[in-house]
Amino acid sequence: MAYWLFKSEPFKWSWEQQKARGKAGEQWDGVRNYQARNNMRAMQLGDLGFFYHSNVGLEVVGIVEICALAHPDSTTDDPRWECVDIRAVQDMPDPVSLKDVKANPKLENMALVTSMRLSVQPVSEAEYLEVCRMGGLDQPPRAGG
DNA sequence: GCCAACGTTGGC
DNA sequence: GCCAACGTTGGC
Repeated sequence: MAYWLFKSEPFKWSWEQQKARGKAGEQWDGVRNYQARNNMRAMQLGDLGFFYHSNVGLEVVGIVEICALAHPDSTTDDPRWECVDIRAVQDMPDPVSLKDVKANPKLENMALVTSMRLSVQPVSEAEYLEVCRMGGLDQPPRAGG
């Protein structure tokens, strides 16, 4: 079981829209980067991830769960590109900003800081727990239930 | 809106 | 297989 982070520009696909899809979830389509795709291929059902608003907001706003393994991306005919489905699990009570992440020495190696442009990133368990703590989640959901 | 970082493409 | 040109991402 593992943890991840998904970036989305809120004017393209926001946390509110993601939550509106409920348990059915939504495919995380449109990724055209090999590293991001490879991360999605490595995801398992029940893995959790952060939902991050890039460009506007610049904060972790919620937690999502992987609800479908990597499958062809329906927005392209190019067989190279795949995507998983994710569904909203819960809000971050206190959204954690990029600034806060950068200011926390425990998170200095987080991909959000070191691989700024990667849109689908791995998150270590320690990083996951620390960001949840900063976001006001004392009892964060754990991957795999 | 700017521009740095960085991934991809294509000529050689 | 190198590397310059180009396109995109995303913080500022």
